[in-house]
Amino acid sequence: MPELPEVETTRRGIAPRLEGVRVAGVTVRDRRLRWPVSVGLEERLTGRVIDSVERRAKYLLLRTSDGTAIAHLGMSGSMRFVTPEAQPRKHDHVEIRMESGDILRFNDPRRFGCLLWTDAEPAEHPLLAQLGPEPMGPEFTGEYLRARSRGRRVAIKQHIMNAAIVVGVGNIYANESLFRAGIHPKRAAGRISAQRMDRLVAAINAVLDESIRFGGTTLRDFYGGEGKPGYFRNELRVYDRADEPCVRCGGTVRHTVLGQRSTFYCANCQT
DNA sequence: ATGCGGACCTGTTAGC
DNA sequence: TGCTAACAGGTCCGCA
Repeated sequence: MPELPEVETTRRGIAPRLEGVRVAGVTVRDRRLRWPVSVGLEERLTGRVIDSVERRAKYLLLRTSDGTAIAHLGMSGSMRFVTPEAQPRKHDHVEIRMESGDILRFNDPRRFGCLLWTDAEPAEHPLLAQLGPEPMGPEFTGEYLRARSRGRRVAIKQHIMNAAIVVGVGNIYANESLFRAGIHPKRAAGRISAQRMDRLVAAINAVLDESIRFGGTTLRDFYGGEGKPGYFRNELRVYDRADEPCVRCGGTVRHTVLGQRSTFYCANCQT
């Protein structure tokens, strides 16, 4: 499910009911996520006020005065508020109960997500320490991307999906951004002009920004913290549109596989 | 240093 | 209708 817009949608959905509220209790029903849920996380979180709910890359950070819970939704994770009488559903691995009465459940069928505790500044956590800049932040410019691409023969699509280069660009939005920028997904990263890199950075920003405003992309099972699906799916121009006409030139959208990921593009518009 | 393939999981869908 | 295989929004790790 979640790429950056979906994680941001989740953050915005859950933050208002968590921030400034004390945790009444935490239940871990299944610790087996991508990494086991941190031992002692329940005790560390319980009784603490969640000062802020932040996002770094696709990680959600629940900050308290004594440490931070780091969550990742992986491929199929979601966080939703439930009513007290709602029985835990299949794959509801963790439940966080607030003193306000709100109950947040973390559900993740494929268990590629994680929920970890760190006493230190989360930016220093091994999972976050090596991450590149935020795609919608000031550091991510065409000039930056061009500098990081110099001499690289890797396909541009894989390059922008590399979290060491820039975070938060997943498969859907990599496809969409390259279409908007008119760049072929297989083009070598080091063989793209400065001008086109500017276009690409602008396209990534536009696509992510638009998707956040639409509440993310629901392909099948994404729902934000408020339980609503994302409507950006209707705005997708190439993703999952193999053999359909290109919205720009009327040609046929192609499908291929690149780095084991589904890739969609228009061979006429993208060079 | 870079680049590739495999690994971790379950659920849904396409195809026979 | 039922079984099986392929595929899915992420990303870490080990090896060449």
